[in-house]
Amino acid sequence: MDVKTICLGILTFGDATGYEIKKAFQDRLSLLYEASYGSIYPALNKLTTEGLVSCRAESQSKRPDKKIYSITLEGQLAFIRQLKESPAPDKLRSEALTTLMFAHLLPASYVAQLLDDVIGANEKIIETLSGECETKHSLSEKFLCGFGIAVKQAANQYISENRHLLEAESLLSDHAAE
Amino acid sequence: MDVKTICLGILTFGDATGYEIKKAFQDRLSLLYEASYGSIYPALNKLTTEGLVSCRAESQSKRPDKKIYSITLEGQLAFIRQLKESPAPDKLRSEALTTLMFAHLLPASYVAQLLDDVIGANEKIIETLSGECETKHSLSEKFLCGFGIAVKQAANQYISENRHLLEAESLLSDHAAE
DNA sequence: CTGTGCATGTAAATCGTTACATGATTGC
DNA sequence: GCAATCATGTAACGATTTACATGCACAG
Repeated sequence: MDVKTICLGILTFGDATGYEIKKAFQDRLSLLYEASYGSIYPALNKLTTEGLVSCRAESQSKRPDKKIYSITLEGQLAFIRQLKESPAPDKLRSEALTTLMFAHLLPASYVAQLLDDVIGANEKIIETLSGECETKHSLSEKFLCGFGIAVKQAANQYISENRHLLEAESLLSDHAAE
Repeated sequence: MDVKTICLGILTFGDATGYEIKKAFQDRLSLLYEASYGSIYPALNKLTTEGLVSCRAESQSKRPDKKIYSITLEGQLAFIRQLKESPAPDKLRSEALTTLMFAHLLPASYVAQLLDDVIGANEKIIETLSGECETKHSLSEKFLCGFGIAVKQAANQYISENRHLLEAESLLSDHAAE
């Protein structure tokens, strides 16, 4: 699933400009996906060429023309077709945890600090999501929001209970290179 | 953190061939990172050029020469320097959950099936990791393995308890396009 | 008067996967 | 006899980010 496909999906919620689609990525999908203008605008142009979205321009005084995109019937069909392809397996990318897989090279104090940072960052996300969760109107957004909270809480609990493994790994080796 | 950096890291565990590094990605990091030969071999070549690893060839009868890579002192310093850069935030990429954010376009039976599939896939991962966890020798590997289990278990529990939200979203809308 | 929000886009650079190319050995 | 393991690499392609380019309006 690439940016193009997801833009199409976002347009099933209603017409939007490229700018608004970017916000939708942040509001609805930031837990799973982020996209920059540099990928969204070209994606919308391609979709238009392919006839999967249509575009009407609205002129504004003293602003660039607003281009409002709508998904076409053909676009809806194409999107649903893509939704039904079996999804690729989930992937977690964590530079912090990757770093910690090399705890044997790092001083114990640094490992401890990193772990605290990870826990702190997760807590911040949990807080933010907890606030947002109630403001969400759709059930799927509530689901995703709750999912994020549940997973981050589990992560923090696990880290708190097992961080000694990494801290021990660091202490066991002498990292002369530090 | 790119493949090049992680190859360097893997070599801190001991000398290895490109082939063995690929296995190390699978054995040690598959939860966080995967890499193909198409990225590993060019990475090793670049690292050699940069003097961060050295390479000795071992000729084998009836096989291509084995190229055994070692990290140099300079490489160790460079790697630790990179470990100390503050890590990018974690990212979760889940096509299945992304698909489910569009439950309003899918028939309820399909949503239910997808949820079952996700739970099943997670269970399989939990099982695999549970087996592997004991065979791991290093503490950091045990940590990561346990982390995977904890997070996937939390995910499955959350999904089981809240799947009705997505199933309802699907039922609430009529998806004529199905 | 400064930063944030609105609004669009392009070009280069980065990073990686997939497919191709080759081929012997070992275990079932 | 067939699949998996060992072993290396390149080239084309794909996807996305980053940096650049522009500029007004409004709030604090």
